Amino acid sequence: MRVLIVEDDETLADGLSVGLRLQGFTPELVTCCADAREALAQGGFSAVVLDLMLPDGSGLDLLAGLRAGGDRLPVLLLTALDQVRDRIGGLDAGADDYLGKPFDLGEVSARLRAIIRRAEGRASALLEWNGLRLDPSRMSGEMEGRELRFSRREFSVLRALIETPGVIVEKDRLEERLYGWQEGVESNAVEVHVHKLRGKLGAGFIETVRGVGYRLAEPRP
Amino acid sequence: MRVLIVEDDETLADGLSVGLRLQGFTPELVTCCADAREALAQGGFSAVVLDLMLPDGSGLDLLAGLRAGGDRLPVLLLTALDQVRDRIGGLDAGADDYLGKPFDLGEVSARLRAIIRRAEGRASALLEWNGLRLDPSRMSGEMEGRELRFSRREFSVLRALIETPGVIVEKDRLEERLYGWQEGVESNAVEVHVHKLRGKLGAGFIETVRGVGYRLAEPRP
DNA sequence: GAGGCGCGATGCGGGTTCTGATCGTGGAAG
DNA sequence: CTTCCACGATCAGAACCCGCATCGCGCCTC
Repeated sequence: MRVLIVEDDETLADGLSVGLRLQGFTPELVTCCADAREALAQGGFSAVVLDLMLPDGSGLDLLAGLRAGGDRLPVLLLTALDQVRDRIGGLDAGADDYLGKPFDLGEVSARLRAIIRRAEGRASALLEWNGLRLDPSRMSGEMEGRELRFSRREFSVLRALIETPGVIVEKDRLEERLYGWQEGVESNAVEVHVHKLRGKLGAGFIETVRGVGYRLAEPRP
Repeated sequence: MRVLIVEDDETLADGLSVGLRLQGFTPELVTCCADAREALAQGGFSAVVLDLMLPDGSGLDLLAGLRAGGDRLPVLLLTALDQVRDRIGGLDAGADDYLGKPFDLGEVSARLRAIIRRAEGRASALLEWNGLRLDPSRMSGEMEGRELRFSRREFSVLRALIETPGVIVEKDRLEERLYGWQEGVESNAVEVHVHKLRGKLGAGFIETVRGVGYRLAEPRP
């Protein structure tokens, strides 16, 4: 997940960058509004971590410009200014969030995930592969005219697989998806869910790659 | 999009102003009816956010005057909680929607967008799904010819669901809707309201998605 | 003071998920 | 080709969590 970090304090920027990378994000770093605009214009980001105080202007202006242009990209604001936080506090937009310095890295990534998830719910893009269509906002799927229902865990696994169809997803990564990269399970829970999914999707839809993980099968020509 | 905010509480006005700017609006701020009339006379606004209690009169009078003059400008009414009941009749005086304090900024901008779209003729004023029609300005609904009345909380929940029919709304989200941005208290209030709603709408209208939230059921063919 | 509403608490019921055991299988080594 | 081992598949039960239906209390409105 690519995340744009807009932060001019070098120490902070480095910390954020390393921290977010450890959490599975792919951070990209810019240090001023101008560079940020340029990067955003290229697209491909899932979210922005934005400092308020920047050398060439306020992050608020950057954000306002973004919104005025109709861009709904999730934005996490970093602010050292308590009064600003107070002014805005509690009135923050549903899609965005604010964090006052100093902050803890765990919280940054947690909130990032939260706002990204929300934004995805808004977009409600259909995921599709090999005759299966998934609707994340409904946690349901459709295959050959039949509607498929999934439990939360089942859906998480399937979604992780269908986001990169055909690509192998390591079992560890799937576990992360389910349990949030903090505590793993000590059992074959993932396998169980895969098994249930196979029951619903038919054998052969999910392939096993021994010793590595799972992937969705390529369509039969 | 220029929006006129008529609000005398400074904290609130600031918050609104900053928040709406973040959402891509161009807010303008006045603190009393007189200034509001002056600003409106100049035109160029897409909507008005209007507080009821103002130093030099009620926002209702302002609104009435506006409508009497034939102005159809979309108006979003802000009301303190305890005023809702008293003043709700005034919504028939021409407000397009209302919002009780405390409110969440995301909701303010969402509703602003909605009433602006509506004014441009691109959306209907009524929320409708599967035989149920909701009238936000009356907090009432209609189903199979019967009129349904809802309490404020019930209506909030139902409205949140019907705004994205068929889509799962997380319970956290529903709680946010009920309590504003505050930390959700430990309670099953949402469940209770859903229960009451089911009593009025019939079982099966609202579906439970275990571990996630609720959604309105798809119409049965 | 009656009634409606909102909130919190409770116990029950049932789905979901985890766990551990066992069985099946692929693949490399011999 | 056979054997063996490690990993995955399958299964059933247990544990857990969640949601449901109530109830009572407090508050506000009538």
